[in-house]
Amino acid sequence: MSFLQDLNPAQQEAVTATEGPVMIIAGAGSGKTRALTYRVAHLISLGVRPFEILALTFTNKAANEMKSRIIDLVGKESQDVWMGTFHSVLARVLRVEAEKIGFGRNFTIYDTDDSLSAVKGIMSSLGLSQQQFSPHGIRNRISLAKNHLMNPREYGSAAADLFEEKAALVYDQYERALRTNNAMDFDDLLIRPLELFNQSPKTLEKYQHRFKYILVDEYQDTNRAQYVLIRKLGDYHQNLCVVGDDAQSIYAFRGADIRNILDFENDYPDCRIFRLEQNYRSTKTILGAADQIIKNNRDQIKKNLWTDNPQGEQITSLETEDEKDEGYQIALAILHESSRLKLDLKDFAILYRTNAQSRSLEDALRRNGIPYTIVGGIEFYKRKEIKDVLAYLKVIVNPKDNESLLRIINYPYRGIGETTVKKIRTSAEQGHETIFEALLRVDSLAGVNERTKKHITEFSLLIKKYLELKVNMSASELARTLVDDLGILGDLKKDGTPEALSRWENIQELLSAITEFLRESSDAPLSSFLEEVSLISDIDTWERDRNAVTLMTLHSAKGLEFPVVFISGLEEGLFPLYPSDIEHAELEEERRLFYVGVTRTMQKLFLSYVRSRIRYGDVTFPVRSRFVDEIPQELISIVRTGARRRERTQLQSEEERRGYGTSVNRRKKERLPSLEVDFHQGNSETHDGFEGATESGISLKVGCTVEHEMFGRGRVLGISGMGDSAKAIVQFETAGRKHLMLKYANLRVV
DNA sequence: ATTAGGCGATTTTTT
DNA sequence: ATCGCCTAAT
Repeated sequence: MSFLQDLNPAQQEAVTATEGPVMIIAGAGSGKTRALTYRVAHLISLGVRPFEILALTFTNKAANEMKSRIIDLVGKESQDVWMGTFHSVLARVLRVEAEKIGFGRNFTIYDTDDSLSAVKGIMSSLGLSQQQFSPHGIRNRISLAKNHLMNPREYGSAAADLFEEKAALVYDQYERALRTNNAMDFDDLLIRPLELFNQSPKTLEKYQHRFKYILVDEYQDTNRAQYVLIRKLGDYHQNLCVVGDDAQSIYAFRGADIRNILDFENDYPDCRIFRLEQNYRSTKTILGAADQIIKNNRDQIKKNLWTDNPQGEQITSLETEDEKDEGYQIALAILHESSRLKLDLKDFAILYRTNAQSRSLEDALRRNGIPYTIVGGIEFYKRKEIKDVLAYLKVIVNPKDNESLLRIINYPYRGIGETTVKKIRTSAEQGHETIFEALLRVDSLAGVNERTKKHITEFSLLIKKYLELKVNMSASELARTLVDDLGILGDLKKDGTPEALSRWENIQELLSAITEFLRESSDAPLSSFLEEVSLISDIDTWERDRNAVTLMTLHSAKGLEFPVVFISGLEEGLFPLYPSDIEHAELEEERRLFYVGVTRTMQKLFLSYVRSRIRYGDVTFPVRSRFVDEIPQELISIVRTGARRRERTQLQSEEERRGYGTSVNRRKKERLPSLEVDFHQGNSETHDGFEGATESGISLKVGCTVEHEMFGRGRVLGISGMGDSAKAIVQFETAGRKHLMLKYANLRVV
């Protein structure tokens, strides 16, 4: 086939070895995704029917991208390939088969929050003190137990201390609760299919026969449950192809088992192993550094990554004063490098270990007028108002879903208080029925006064009404009617505070999202929208093409590449991140994470660390990360900034005004020479041609479009004042006309 | 029923 | 340092 010519010999071999178990060890940047994509395309061109192929990826985004590339190669019919994350593909299977294991096909998917509140509910009905036993910790134990395929009984008998004993107790109840709620958590999406296959060998056989070819991406990050699933599903045809790189295993913390890749040869003695060792992504410098870094890890598969690419530039290490200086230096470097290397802003990525680090970086970018997108952080679908509306929809799809029902029973306020809820819960528990069923029998509730009973009846009538409506109404129509009915939008608008306004917008956005979803996948039921929402991840919503610097965690960056990469916060304790003492295995995982970060780089890598950083509200003076020193000296040069001439940025003075900062901070700041002039000169250079540059570091002129955190987008109608007292009049698209103090408004030029 | 105050988590990374 | 949740007090 002609398209195979796009591949190098090693890739071709890996792609054409279609039969039998195959493991592809693919180094960073060696065209792993390409190999997978072409393998699927190749299979189809050989006459394999698309729906006989199962391809499991790590993110939905990866799946979608791969799919569209396959369609380009072999045509449209290939959209029938079963491709997606483990979770989404298995959810799809469960939607069909759930009844065989005692669930309804309309089961709800619980996210971590939902499952946490279920745990809390159970703890309080068991009378377990939430102070003595953290619900969070209990939930984690349960999740871990599930990932190791231990049921409550097994977990209970292996319990090593009081905490685990209690956790086992909760675990048992939790499983029952999920079953009565007709709900599954993330772990269940992997485990329930196993239960299904054990209970119904025929069903297993069906899928075993259907999936003639199975491909698994990022195999190094699969956990025990995923491993068992793959083994089972592939058992009949044995055409299993796993692709991975042990050096990039970074999810052990959530149960990923690196042994899955290390032991593949033992599991499949007749397997063939291919190695992709030519790197197409990075310069020799980058690759050399990465190689030296990973050599410090003991456990790994030997491989020899090489490249034909040029030597490239040295790595630059930035030692900066503190996190603000760090952000500033990175911003400067971006401006400098983008003009020097003729790059777009979308060619830059700033990576960090923890989400908390993004704030100072964002501030610096904003101050310098550099557009950015951030992956992760506060997710849209996790916001309260969104979760509230979604909870209504979930109940309408699955009235057994107690968690969602409890969430909305008194929202908006309808006079059903905590005490009443408690009574309802007890009544439901005693009658072995769901809460919704208990609500319908409101008359038999003891100790509830008539007025409250009336409120309850009104509520259950409301739900009943929508249960009927959903039969004939389109999902988007239903959602709109519901929101209207509840009067949420009106309430928020009346409230008038910026927070309420932003919530109002969010709900509107949710409604549009539902409409949009239904238009794309015609006549899909509401439940499939809810499923999509539950399984969406941060990286899935990232717009690659937007011309802006990308900020994200190192974990999110896996699988991506950028011409210029900054890895920030390279300090002992932060990266590698460790609590007090770090175990060897954990340190190795941190190092692999660093390796992943370094190998995202195509041309030029910057590493940064600070001399002082505020963490947990305290000033700390960290030590440079050992990882920096693992890079050979000839590949790296160190630049120190801010030692004498620390810039006083606007943010600091803002913080002072608001009275933030420890006394240590304040004293320190007072001693600092004010070098605002320097800073602002440097700053204004980047804004040539703009009018009304203000001290807050934002440059506005009349007529430009800006974005406000609360009010959304708007047009600048006028600017007045200087420095701290600078004001702008902005006409917002949704929020009307506002007079804003630039110093506080945090306007972003769009 | 509402509010103030306190306490713990957050600051690991995600489906 | 800040947030959000929980509890206790009014």
